[in-house]
Amino acid sequence: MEQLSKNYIPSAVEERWNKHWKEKKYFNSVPDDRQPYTVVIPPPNVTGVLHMGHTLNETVQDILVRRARMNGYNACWVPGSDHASIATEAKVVAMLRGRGIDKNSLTRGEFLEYAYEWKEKYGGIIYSQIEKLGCSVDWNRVTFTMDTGYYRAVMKVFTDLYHKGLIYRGARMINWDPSAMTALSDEEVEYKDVQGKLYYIRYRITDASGKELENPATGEKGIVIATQRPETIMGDTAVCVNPNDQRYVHLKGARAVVPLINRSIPVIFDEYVDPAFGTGALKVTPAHDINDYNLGIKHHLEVVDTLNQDGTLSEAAEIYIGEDRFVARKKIVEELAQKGFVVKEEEYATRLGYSQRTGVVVEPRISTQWFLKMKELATPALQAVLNGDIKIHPGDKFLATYRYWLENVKDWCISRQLWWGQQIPAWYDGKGNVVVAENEAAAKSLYSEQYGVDAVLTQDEDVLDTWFSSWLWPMEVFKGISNPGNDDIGYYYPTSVLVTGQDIIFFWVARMIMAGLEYNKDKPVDKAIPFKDVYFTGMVRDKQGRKMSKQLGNSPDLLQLIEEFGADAVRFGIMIASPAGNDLLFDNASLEQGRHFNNKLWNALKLVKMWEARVDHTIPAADSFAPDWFDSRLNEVKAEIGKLFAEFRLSEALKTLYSLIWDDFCSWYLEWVKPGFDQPIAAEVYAKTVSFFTELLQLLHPFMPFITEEIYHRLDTRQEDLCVAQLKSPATIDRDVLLKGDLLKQSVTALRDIRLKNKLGQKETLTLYIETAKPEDYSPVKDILSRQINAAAVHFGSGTASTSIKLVVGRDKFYVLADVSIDRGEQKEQLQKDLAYQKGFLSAVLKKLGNERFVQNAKPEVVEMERKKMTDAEAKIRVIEESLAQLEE
RNA sequence: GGGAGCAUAGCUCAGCUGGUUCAGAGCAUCUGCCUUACAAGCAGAGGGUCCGCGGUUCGAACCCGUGUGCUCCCA
Repeated sequence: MEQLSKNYIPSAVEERWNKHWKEKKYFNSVPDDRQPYTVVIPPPNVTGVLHMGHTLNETVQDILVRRARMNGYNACWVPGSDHASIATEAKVVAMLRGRGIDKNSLTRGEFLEYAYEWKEKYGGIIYSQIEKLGCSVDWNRVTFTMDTGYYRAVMKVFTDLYHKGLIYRGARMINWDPSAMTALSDEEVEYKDVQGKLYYIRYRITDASGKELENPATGEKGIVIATQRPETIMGDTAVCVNPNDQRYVHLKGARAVVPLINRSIPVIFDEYVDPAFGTGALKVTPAHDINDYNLGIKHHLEVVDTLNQDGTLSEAAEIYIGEDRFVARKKIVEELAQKGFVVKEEEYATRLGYSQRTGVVVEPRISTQWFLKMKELATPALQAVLNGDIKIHPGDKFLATYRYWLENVKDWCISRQLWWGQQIPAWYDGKGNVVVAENEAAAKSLYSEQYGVDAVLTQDEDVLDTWFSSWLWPMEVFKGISNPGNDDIGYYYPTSVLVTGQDIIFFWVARMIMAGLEYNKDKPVDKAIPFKDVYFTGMVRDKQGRKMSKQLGNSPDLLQLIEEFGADAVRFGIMIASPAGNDLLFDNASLEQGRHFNNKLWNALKLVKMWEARVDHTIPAADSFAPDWFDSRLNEVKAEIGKLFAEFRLSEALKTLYSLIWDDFCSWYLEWVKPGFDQPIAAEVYAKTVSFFTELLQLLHPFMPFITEEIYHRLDTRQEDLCVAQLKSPATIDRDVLLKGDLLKQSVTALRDIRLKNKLGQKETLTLYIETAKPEDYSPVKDILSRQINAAAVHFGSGTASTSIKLVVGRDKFYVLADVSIDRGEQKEQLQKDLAYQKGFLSAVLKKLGNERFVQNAKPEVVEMERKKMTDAEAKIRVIEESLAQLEE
């Protein structure tokens, strides 16, 4: 027999099984007559490596997929990655800068070559991490959101939505990222509280002819406005006050003069202005503030855009041209102060929008962009969730959030001023005409059809928002858009469950539902939705509850963890600490727990293998109690786990299984069937033990695939591999055997306690007398009990000798005879403690039963239960009191 | 400013329909063991104002109200 190593060594095992599973093509799925179980991976960005959040997500998915595969489903898990246009382009630009290459010196094509080089490298890293973690994905189906076919699908959808009138192009106030120099969607802006400054600046006031005006009531000259952004004053095109504000009634028809550049602008009146805020006078800068923009439209104001794309001041600003917006702010404040325009400055708590991708302060900017109308798509997407066609887990915690967003959704800005992404399929003729078609040829023919002439057409320079491709993910990984009606999409769609982070509920989840419903309109809702269940995992934080981030350096490296602990331990550690839907505090301690669990399993294998040589077919399995008990216990837990899986309570399922294996199987069952030193083991008992162990490995496999597969093969000769072995459904449970097992455990524990407290060593034997009304509860376990407590003999009846140690187990009295001087004081104390507890308990029960209203109102079974509690407690008290009395003798 | 969630042992969390599977688990702590699978282990034990206050109820960790403290989302 091969010598088994002292401890389990994961590295030796994991690579071997990954290779074997791949060769056997277990995880490659093709449609057949089984029920499908489909999962599409939330495609990680090709910007870097997997972090702990991905690890949790991927582990959850693999657990669901592996279990489905073992439950008779045709499981298909599609891997892939996302091109992440802004994030990746930023990284590629930085990489090029590092090599001394300026993006602007490259053609679009040259740049894309570099970008694809990047994608190959980091996509490869991500895929190898997914594999190392043991994810049972179908590598034949790996998909990238910029694959040729996928690209075509995006073109098709854009064109379709355009012709349906859902996509339009127009100048709007959008969120501008001056670092990436692109538009962003509302969702890509993160707001943060910051301490800003409010500057009070006096503008001169004149009448229409240019003559300086003063306030007839106070004699005050000019008007003071409050602003957080003095660098935008050059873009001011009006000053606005509330028409009801008595301080400013004299300003009808007046004009204000913008300091430093001396531009004359009108004073306008609008109730939008809050007289209580600042000075009640507002500078209106339509190009740089969304509210001012709306005000500008209402009052037909000129728009002066004083900023360039990169956040520097433009020529329209007239001064400080080319200076960065924040540098310009400082200089302008200085100049204003110097020239006496600044009345005062005050600290001001405000909120600023930051780009989620580059971290810079977002600039509201008017810009011509492409938008997708959302209202029409949002309504059915909301209904699908409200009607329960799609269930959000856990427990609808995010339903309110989902609902609020969809009910208040704004049009989606889908164009980005980047190169990395799907280029917008719109072509222009130079005269302002535009045609939208899936490709250039189609555009040309559409143009000539529409305008009756040919023209030189140039394609829109911009690309689409990444989410405009990933919202098609559950369909297009099966070519459902580019080749609708194909066998795969018909079989695998809708997918079974989506596992993702709650942070992308709007970006991705809601939009996938919209796309699914829009492109499966011919089907009933339950076939049109992209998934039936959505399972949101929490965020992975560090031990102290902080978000994992690169700056803090508190995000561990996945490959390093796998190397140190093994993939199974990493999976175990992250799952055991992962309450459904809540954030989890990641700590290496739980990985250590996983590693210990590995060793426990490994050592159980060693023990059972030691017995293999001692199997004896001639001896009968005299005692079937232990196997009977474990059989029932196993089936009890199997049913429990099934229930937990149905509720997506995976962490609890793992805990339950962990305790079944460690406590019930290793600590109790194996000890109960363990043969004596050099003794044989009955063939039947051995066979059952191997079969139990096998089932345990099977149940655990989805959580810890490598070690379970390894032990499965070492335990016995196998025809098949564990990862495809089918789970047996729970069998019937013998409640009586389970109760007897509990009593046995309780008895053993009580006697171990007695040994410890009386300083009675393990090797010294004792004699036990059990005084019970129901000896039949003990007779089947008498031998096991005797062995576990190292008894010379176990008798029924009383052993009232004064030297006996008295204890109470359940409703029975135990007497222990042993060669030690007993500590009566300690015994008495323990018994009295028990007595006090039981008496307190009884009095609570009696109080209830004595309450007429309780007996009348409570359900009969509840009252019955209380009566049983009463008799139980009374019996226990009697036994304890007797024992105490005997101690006094 | 609007909304959602959370508060239970030293720590992380279970606790479903209100009632002995109601005060639990794991980790940590303490005590005793190198017992021939496992010291990365075995055996045993201690540990709680279920955030405060009020209410509903025969009965509240659980339901309602309120206060406090945290977290997240949205504007």
